[in-house]
Amino acid sequence: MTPQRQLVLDAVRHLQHATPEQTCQWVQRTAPTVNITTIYRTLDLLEELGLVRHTHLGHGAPTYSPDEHEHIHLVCHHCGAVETVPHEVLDDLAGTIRDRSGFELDSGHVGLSGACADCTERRRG
Amino acid sequence: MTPQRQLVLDAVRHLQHATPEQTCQWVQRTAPTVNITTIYRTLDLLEELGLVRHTHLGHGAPTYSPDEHEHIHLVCHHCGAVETVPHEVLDDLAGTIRDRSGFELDSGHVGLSGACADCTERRRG
DNA sequence: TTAAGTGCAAAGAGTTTGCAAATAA
DNA sequence: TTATTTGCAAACTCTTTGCACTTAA
Repeated sequence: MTPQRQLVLDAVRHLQHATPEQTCQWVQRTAPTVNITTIYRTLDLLEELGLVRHTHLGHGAPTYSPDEHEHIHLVCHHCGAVETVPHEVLDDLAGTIRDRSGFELDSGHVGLSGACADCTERRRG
Repeated sequence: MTPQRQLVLDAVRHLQHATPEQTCQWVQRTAPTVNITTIYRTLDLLEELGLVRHTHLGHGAPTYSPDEHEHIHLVCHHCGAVETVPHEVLDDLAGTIRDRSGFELDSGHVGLSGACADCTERRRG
């Protein structure tokens, strides 16, 4: 575990849902010469080690979180707001899908897309 | 509706799940000078008109389908295989989420991630 | 004293933008 | 004509790769 790697892990734990770019900025406050390439490589490594996980929240860069931090993300495709719900709400669905085809859902890996309450309201007028 | 736009719509209807790049290649068989920029602009337009929709199936480019063609995509993050299940399997979940927070799920917009039966099997040994 | 890790530059995929030329209303 | 649409080049975001240099076992 090099200093750079420790800093990346600290950043992910501190920031929650940080993109590689955001992680880099945080790390560079302490160690300004750390390169974005190292961030990418280290995030991959930490993921293989099971210390962090990544989630695709929408069209942009993925976000990295500590491994413990697992829940479902609801991403509004009008305003971009992100809400979270406990991952247990997907247990029934995961069971249904497993029974149908043997597919094992990784429920936290992608954010679910839709319209948040505010935007739904606004569109109704 | 210009010839280019008609060709893009034909391509989406013919290909199903085509990326902008694939759509472009198909269109260029008939009209070789059509530019990828026009494909992107036309796909956006056709989506606003409600004739096509797009789905994020994974890390790469989104795929476009005719509007009628709606189902849930299950994307294996080991081998990349894509299965489909009827979108009704998400009705209960959509209801739960709506009741909890007023969020309206757009169930087909993102592919769900996980491990397909074959890869799950293989990993068990 | 060799293997592993790092920084830098460059390249790659996917996408958007500015602008002038072409086309349609 | 006047507005719209197109093609092209360039830029932009996000990510990966090659390679020389540095650090750690």
